[in-house]
Amino acid sequence: MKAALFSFPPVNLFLLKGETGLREVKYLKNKDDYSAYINSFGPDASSSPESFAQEIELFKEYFQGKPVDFKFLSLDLSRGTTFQKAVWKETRKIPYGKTSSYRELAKSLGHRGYRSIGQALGKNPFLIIVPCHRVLGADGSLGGFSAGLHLKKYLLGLEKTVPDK
DNA sequence: TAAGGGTTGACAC
DNA sequence: GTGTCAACCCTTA
Repeated sequence: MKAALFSFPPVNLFLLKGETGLREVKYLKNKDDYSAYINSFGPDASSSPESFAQEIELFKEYFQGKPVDFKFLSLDLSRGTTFQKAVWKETRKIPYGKTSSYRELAKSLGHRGYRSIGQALGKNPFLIIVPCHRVLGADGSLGGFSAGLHLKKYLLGLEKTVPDK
């Protein structure tokens, strides 16, 4: 497995890639956490920024406020449950600059377990690529965000879709 | 098996 | 408008 750290202040992103595609995109509060985080994946994971040229290029544009489409990146969803994969897949369909709600997601999945949608999004290992920050509450409120609400706001700000509430 | 979670909608005030 | 509460259903311990 290959790992890399992408830093675009104030955001540090940890990227992890396996044989079949990206395995994780995670927000790191401190750059110093990077090596500790790689180590947590065992000896198989090594730092290899050069293998992420494509991803880093996309993130760079994204953080410059450009509408970037991450859809063609291949993701390794094997760590999620069937339900989580379905939620993540559905979330990926939300286009740049648009938002959806837990209810909308539930509807397209044929569910009424709104809370399990939120739970699945909370487990989302693909920050930004699976745009869980674009999922808001029914009344347009922010809802929650595993990496911190301030980051959710920041990302929505980049896309100019910050809700009023 | 029970508890809890990134919610929602209905109902009362 | 705001507060409370039950119902939703999946994951985790």
